[in-house]
Amino acid sequence: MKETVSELLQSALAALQSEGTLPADQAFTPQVGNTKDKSHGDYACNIALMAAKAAGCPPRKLAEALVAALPESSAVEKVEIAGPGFINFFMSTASAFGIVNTILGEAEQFGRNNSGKGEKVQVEFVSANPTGPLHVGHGRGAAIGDCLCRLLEANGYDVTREFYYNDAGAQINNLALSVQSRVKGLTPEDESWPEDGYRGDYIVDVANAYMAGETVIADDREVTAKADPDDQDAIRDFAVAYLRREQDLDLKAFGVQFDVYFLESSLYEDGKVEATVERLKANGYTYEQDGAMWLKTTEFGDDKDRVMRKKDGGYTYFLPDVAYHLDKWQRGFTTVINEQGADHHSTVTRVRAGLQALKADIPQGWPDYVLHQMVMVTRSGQEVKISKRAGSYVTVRDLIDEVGRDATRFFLAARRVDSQLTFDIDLARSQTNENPVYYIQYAHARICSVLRKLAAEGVQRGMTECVGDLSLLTLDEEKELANQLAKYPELIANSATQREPHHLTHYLRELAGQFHTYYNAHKVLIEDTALRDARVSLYLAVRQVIANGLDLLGVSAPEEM
RNA sequence: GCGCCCGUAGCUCAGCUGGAUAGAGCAUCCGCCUUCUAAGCGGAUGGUCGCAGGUUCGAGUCCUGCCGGGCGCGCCA
Repeated sequence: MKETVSELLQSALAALQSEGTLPADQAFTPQVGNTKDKSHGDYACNIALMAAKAAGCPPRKLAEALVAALPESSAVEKVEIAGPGFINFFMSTASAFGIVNTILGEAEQFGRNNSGKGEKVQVEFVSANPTGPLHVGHGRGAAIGDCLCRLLEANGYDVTREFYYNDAGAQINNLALSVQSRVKGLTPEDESWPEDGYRGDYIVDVANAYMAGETVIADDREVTAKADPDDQDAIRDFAVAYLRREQDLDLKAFGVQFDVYFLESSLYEDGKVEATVERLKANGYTYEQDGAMWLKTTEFGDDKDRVMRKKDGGYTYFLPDVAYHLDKWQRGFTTVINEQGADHHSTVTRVRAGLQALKADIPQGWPDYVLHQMVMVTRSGQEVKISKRAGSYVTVRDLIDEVGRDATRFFLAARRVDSQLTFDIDLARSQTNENPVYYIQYAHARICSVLRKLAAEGVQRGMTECVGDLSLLTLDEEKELANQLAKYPELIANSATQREPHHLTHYLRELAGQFHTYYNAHKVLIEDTALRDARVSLYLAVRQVIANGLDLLGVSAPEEM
């Protein structure tokens, strides 16, 4: 519909160019926008304002010329010029409802497109080290990352969900030590408790399971405990598997499934870290100073050079990170999106700089990053600090158990990634009746209920069956609903392109609101069966779009509530 | 001190890439179930878009400088 208007305008612009009103050597692309006020019609275009200068005449005058040059179209009822020179398009009622037929015809495919053409895209998200249960920040990352994946898939991309973690190194040694201390009966209050040891109770669970000789199976590993209190390697292997499994279970409960688990340690084993070092050296971007090896990241926009090999011979985290991203590139992912907490934002410049120093023909801005701001958790009006190291933090599991998966996912994906999120546990817990997700789900359930009612009256309607004469739909509410439905495909495209899943939640809230208004104002199961059938078709189209949208959010669409 | 992000109704947040009179939800107040789900609907109240300049036909949106908040500035990851 919007495309129709855009095409009409383009031909009008071309006409004005050929007759000399507009310079022929400039390109004019009309931006067709949705209107906020229906007195402004269905679509509006500001091209006359934009091009007035080039035309050398007042915007309104240019608008008049454009309108005069518009080709005839049955879809357009009337065109008005308003304000400083906006061109407002009022679409014919009949054309507005074509979308209902389209939606029911395409069903769960409606809104999807193939603009990605099967291009491989990798989204890396969550990427938590197995040192404890997932916290709320990981939850936000999981909700945003997975929704982004679903959006990209809806746009025809071939998406790989990847989880990167480390099963070696300082954090993991600390984990092993902590578990071992618990095995030996120590508590964090004891003097011999390891400095910076993990104090959380989950360490006790790991210790008990280890001593009980349990076998744990995670998505990417399986370990049977040796139950030997002195075998630190065995404790480490077991603890990693145990916590990985716990994270897997949490993610599964959250509705997130990864395709690839990538181990930082594998980069060492496969020689990829060493190869990266050699390549950086060969390219002349390294130097020795103070017993360490540095990388000249300042040559690629960083504000200071970074140590890549420490005095003790070990590498800093960022070197395997560069090796890891080279590996991603070599796996053929021309688009990679890293979804991370904004507390890691300093790595962005660094990793990109490292990749440029490799001279591997990797584009400068590669990879993409989506950084979500911090999640602040409050309980009883007090801030609960999110920190693994503190040993006390709110987990994803807590939220799922307390407010449910649907509400948690919706809530964590509903805000712009740039803005901080206050997750009030008390509010969230008491939110079961006022959470926006229920409002949307309720609209879906209501439509299903109407269908059941209809079936009880002996009228069977398929969920995607377009029956009835849509031209009988003449109410303002009906036309507005149809217009809202028609915006859905564009929303799916834009949300993916801009990597902004939160638009989806707002769209669905709006659609559900319009539906509830319509539902309350006008009965659908009426004696006039022709009108009834047409209205049910509109209902079904609304249901379909809500179902499709909720699916992209990873939220269920219940048939009754 | 430097870098990134944020500042919009009492609270939580949108604002479609610069458009028309700045919008929702919660909260508060007033109404609506003789039957399709009241987890709903209608109405009212509520604004110096942090402040000050600038850019232009037009700024919540872009630029500069302040103020306030968060995060990061490690040979930790």
